[in-house]
Amino acid sequence: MIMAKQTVVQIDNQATEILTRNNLSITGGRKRILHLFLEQAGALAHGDIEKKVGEKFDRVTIYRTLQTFVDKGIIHTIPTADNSIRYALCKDECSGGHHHDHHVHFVCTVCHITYCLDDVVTPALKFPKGYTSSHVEVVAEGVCRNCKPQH
Amino acid sequence: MIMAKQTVVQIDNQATEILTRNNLSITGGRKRILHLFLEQAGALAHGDIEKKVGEKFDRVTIYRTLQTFVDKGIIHTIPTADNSIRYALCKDECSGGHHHDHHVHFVCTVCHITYCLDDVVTPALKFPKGYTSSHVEVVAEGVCRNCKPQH
DNA sequence: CTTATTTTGCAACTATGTTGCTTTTTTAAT
DNA sequence: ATTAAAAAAGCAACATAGTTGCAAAATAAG
Ligand SMILES: [Mn+2]
Ligand SMILES: [Mn+2]
Ligand SMILES: [Zn+2]
Ligand SMILES: [Zn+2]
Repeated sequence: MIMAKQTVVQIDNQATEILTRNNLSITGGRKRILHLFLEQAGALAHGDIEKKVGEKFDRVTIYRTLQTFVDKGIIHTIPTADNSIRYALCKDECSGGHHHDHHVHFVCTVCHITYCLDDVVTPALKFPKGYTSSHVEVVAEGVCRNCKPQH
Repeated sequence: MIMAKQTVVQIDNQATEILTRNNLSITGGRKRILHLFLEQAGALAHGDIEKKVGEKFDRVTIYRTLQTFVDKGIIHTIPTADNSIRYALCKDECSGGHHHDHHVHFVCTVCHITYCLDDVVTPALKFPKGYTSSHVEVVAEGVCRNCKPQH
């Protein structure tokens, strides 16, 4: 499925639509941060966002915006081995803090981009007697499609 | 397999033996921190260790000791959703920074203990074309054996 | 346009982690 | 046991990450 690159106006409309749908006030900061997620493929860390919009918006605003988006189910967090939380857009099915993110995440060791592998489903696991699991996170590390060495 | 609770002397000998085997100088701090891992089941965060031995040893020493242990393959790190690295003892097969920790980790949402489920093996995954994975981390969340509600 | 509500910025603070350098401890050789 | 070399620990200073309270500004609703 090849998707045409969206125009700036389309992305802006999409950002506004997401905010409206989630009953959030439409503000410059929220739209700007949503743009970042809509414009590119990988996940973003707080630091990435701060580097890009930090002069325009306060650190605290970025933290609060990300938390709001997580609460609303607009984005989800991805735990990584290097102990820095990444955030990525949720698919439409997510709602109100209750995410249905049963997909695997992939961190490229070359370009350091974190991908949502939406088609790789979190496998079912058999736990020892007495352990009841409510959620499983899978994070794979390796080399991504773009960084794969050419033969 | 029921294991008898070890005496303090036995734990101390074990700590010394681990340090010797890994060509590490035997120091009070390293033995003390190893004791903490040997004495109890779950994983430890830097903060946990600092609370227990922080008055006796400097924060920096704890950081450096943990890093040394990771480098030597004595302990391994466990990524968690709350963005705080936990450390747990490696099984004997691990060596020199090259861990063979293909087991699943379990974080209890009640007691917040992190367990190494040594018998639950990391499942094999089929990745999309172009992605090559070198390592997969699985962290499950739920209620542990001890916190399971009694019927 | 006006008012109530929400969001933002700012300051201050806590927590976490790192680095350079000096002193102390440990190890190994005499 | 002494001693010299090597390693570890402590200290200070710094960097990054994240939180909270409150006042000012922006947004939404009427
Ligand atoms: Mn994802
Ligand atoms: Mn483990
Ligand atoms: Zn890559
Ligand atoms: Zn528990």
